[in-house]
Amino acid sequence: MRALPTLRQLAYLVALSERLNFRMAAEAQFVTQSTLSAGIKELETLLGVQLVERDKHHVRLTTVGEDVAARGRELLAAATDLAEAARSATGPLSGPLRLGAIPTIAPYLLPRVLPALRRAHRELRLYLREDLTGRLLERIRTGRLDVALIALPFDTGDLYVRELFRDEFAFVAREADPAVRTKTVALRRIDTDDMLLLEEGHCLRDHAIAACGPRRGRRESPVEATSLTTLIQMVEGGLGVTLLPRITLDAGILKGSRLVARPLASPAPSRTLALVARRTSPRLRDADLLAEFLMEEHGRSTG
Amino acid sequence: MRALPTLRQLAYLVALSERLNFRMAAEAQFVTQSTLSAGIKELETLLGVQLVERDKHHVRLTTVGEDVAARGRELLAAATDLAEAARSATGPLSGPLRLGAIPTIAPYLLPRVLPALRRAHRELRLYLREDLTGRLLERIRTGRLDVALIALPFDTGDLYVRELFRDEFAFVAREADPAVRTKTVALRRIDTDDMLLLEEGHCLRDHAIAACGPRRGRRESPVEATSLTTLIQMVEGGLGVTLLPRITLDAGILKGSRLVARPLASPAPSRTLALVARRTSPRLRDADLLAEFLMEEHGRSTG
DNA sequence: TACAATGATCGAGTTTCTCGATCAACCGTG
DNA sequence: CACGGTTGATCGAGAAACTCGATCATTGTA
Repeated sequence: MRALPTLRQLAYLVALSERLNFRMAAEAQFVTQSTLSAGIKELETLLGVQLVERDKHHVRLTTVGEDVAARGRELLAAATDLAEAARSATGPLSGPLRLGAIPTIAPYLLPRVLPALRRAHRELRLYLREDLTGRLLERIRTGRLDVALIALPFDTGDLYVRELFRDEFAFVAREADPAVRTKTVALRRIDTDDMLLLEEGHCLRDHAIAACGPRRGRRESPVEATSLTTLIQMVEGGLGVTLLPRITLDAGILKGSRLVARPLASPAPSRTLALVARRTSPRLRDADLLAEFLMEEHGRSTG
Repeated sequence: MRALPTLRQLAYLVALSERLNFRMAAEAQFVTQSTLSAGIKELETLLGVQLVERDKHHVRLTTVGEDVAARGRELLAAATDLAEAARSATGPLSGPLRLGAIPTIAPYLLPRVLPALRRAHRELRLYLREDLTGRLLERIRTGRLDVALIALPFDTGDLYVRELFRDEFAFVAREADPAVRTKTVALRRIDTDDMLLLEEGHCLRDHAIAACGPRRGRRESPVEATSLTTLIQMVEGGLGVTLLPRITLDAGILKGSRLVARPLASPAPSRTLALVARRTSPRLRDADLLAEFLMEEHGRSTG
């Protein structure tokens, strides 16, 4: 492949094409006339074509020169855009940020937070991905995701972890359920065989199991839900009771249902929301900023 | 305006984005790893953004890096195209060539010549303009035309002139005209008041007048033709006789009419076809090549 | 005829680019 | 756990490119 012209050389030619005067063009490019003259000649040598026709009185571009100048203009514009785009993506919480979140957080926390985030950071372009923790972390590690919003405890390996806040579990059952007559519910009084869970893979399932201890009766839960909304349908249908994170309740997950939630007896089991990222990620600072933003928004809604 | 990245720097980044390995990318760019490493760092500093994520084992591009690499790819492609286009326009008789020709030549000489020219020079992109000599020369001088095909004598000032060949005039009249009974026609025996001419501005008109000498009778010709085809209509209509250049007859301009042409007595008056261009034009050589081509084609058709 | 303006050219200084060598960190191997 | 091999970063030196100021020839203007 032959050598390419320099953007600077092209800029010289473009300037010259706009003034048709070496000195003025040079001034516009903040160089001396000799420099611009040499640059143009260099470009002509490189391309093997005469670009400028010197007439002793007039300077004219050849047809090829006009063509090269026009293309050069586009090239310079594109280069400017490139630099612009790169630099505009440099500020904190700006540019494209690929954020992952697990299904038991994303629909309940993000809608409350994102609008304000967007307002505060107009430059931010957020790409969202909802997936199970394991897959999110895998994407973080392989660089296909910048930050992930997950729930601890979870083995995050050597990833950078920024904890946000504790998210306590509450007991959820039908209004008629005798267990909800009291103001708070003691977990050990709940029949774990009655406890409905999300299907395998959801960390919330593991957290709930950890909170309740191992099932005492049959090992396998008869039915498992694929999402929290179906889980609620199942509880409402009388298939059992469940535990739900506080943030989902705050988001009004029970609205429209005839279920009630009761706090669990202290110390209430909980999960801890956290942001994770690669330690080497250039978005580490963004992760921290996002963390503070989420905590602030959460604090505002819960007092 | 801030500084722009170098095409070379972008090439480094693109190469790196394709191999994700500094050494291999450097090899592909025919530089050492240290050079490429420095180039990338330079680019990052310039843009103020981290483009590459170094992980001690893996090299990954950040999202901004991917974006910059993608844009860089396009930029490099455009630059390559630019160089390619310019260089392809460099060969003899190739690239865009703006050719002008006068109305008494263009329709009669060019159709016979251009097909072969195109065949011989595939790279040539010919833009044609048909106009009166004066306007063509003006366009030549102002750089809006590269070469013009005109007829001498004409005042060409300091333009470069390349003469092609003599184009003799012939006497044209109706079959019944007594003047065409002889094999050749002596001009001095023609009544110049009978002579029909093109309207003002056509050089052919001036050449004909020069051949015949000044009108003896009334100064103004009663009717004047706007083109050679209308001129022939007028002759056929019995309004008079005329002189036509040999090349128009060779092109079959009388075909379909009932007019006959007779050579003029030696020394036959003539015009001289010529190519003109600015002396400073980068297409001077093309003008010469075109001239040779036209002469060769003309010689072939006339023996 | 003197003067101002044009672009080309030259030599010198500076900046930039590039290279080779080296370093520290890390891998897989045995 | 030591090993050679590989990774990218870094350094100093040499080469190349860039830029400048001064000057020149040419040309149009006053």
